[in-house]
Amino acid sequence: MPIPMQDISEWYQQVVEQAGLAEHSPVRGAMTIKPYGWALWENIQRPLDAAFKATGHQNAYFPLFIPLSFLAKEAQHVEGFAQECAVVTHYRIQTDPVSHTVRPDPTAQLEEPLVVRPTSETIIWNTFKRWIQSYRDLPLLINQWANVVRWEKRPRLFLRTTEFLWQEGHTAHATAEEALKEAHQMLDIYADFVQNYLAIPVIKGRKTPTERFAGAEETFTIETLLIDGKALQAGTSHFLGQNFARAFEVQFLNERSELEYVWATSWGVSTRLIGALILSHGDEKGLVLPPRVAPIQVVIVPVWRNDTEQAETTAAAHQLAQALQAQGVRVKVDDDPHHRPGWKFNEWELRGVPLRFVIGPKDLSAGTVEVTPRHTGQKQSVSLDQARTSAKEWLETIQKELFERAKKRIEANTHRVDSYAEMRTILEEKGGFILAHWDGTAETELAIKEETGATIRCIPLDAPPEEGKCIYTGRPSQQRVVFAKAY
RNA sequence: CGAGGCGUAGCGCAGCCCGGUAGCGCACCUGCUUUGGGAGCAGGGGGUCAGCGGUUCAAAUCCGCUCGCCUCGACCA
Repeated sequence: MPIPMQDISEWYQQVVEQAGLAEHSPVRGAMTIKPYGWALWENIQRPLDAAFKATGHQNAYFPLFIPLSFLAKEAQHVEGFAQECAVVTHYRIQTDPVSHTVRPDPTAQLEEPLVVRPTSETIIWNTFKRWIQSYRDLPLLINQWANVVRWEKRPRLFLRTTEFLWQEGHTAHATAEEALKEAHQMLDIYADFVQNYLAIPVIKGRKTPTERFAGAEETFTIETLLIDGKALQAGTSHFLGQNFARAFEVQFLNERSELEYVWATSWGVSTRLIGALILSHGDEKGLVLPPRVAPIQVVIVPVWRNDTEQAETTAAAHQLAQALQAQGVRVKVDDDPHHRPGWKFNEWELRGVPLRFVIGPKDLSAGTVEVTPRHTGQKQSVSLDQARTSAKEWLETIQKELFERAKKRIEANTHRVDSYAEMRTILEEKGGFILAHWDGTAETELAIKEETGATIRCIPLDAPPEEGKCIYTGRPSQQRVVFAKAY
């Protein structure tokens, strides 16, 4: 497997496939998520779902198919998604009598074509219209876990697939202030989750008008930097204003019996997070998973030379596993007799298991266990007792160290730049985040994009104001923004 | 959608130029020996050579078309 920096694309694909996360399906851009990848997704879903519910949101499910006319109701929205919609036009197939191939039955054409949802704002707001009458129905806080389809030009496993899994939250509020607060709250939930569970540092920010979600008044984002120096949007939260309420005529009576349009938000994270995970922590040996989301947190490998030793070390491994399991640790004993220890070490390293315990004949007689964290590879011999009592603590340490390591990497690749020439050099040579002044115009943004390939990833929320001159035009600027080449 | 590369066993590839019995490595199955960093030996199974059409006595190989995949761009969670 190549070293990540040399050929990231090749390395990435190999990790995804060989670690057993996912594989290509016969349909371009559509992937099969394998059990190990799915387990990872479940571990991402669980804490997020809990966080949504803890803040008063309820799960529901809306249909996959959206009448074509719905998309057209919000002008910017349809414009934004028109280029990448899958459309269902027929409801029956038939065998051609001449060629014997199966084809859509031309006599079974739908009256109105159905769009396979690229996102669900339209179908949901069509529904919210009936759910909302009074200020007492507000706020309406709904989330759904679903698949969506966007016919992307250039798919990439997890990072950009034609069909992908996500959650999309859709909320309705009585006031703009409340909706805006909701959008911020959800961005914070995403940032906390990504940093605390995936151990991926992010920058919270606003998108520029050019990069905004189609139909939003304000788009918030969490941006991270991957090991190849490219940026990735890891999650978004939109303040939709009254755009969808007006498009779908969703009004409520306020306390003074006046009719008002509701204020909306939508927010989502997707299976792209798995791509972010791989490209944040991976190394030349493969995947490196943070303990909190790793499907297997500890793998125990017994080693033996004969039948007696096999029985003894395997028994000891299972005994230790049970003790760990009782503490809530996700543990696996690899006692497969068909593979030798070296094979297993490589295999579990490739799959990113955070902690490996080895119990061999020498350990058995000494009462020890060999402990190796995946991210450092440093072997250490500890007492069996310590392995039992300290495993959870070690996992927490690994979780923190992975975050710190990623943070250092991103800091080392974040550059405060005041000259356009320097910015171009950095972008060409190594990539990374560029913190630079911008005059706030779309023209400048576009010119820089065309000349360098870099876009404004976000206008950071927590950056202090700073007087400066636009890196491109020299016009005055109040704050640095984050430029980078992105996925 | 533009430019380049590639489709041969589950995976990775050779064979194609110069048409004539479809091969190698890994994986898989059986047996024996092994087991602290991807084991060894012996035996074995597995293929509409991406698809369609053409040239030919004969096509993985030559010609045409179609489809798919990968990389780089423009578009995007």
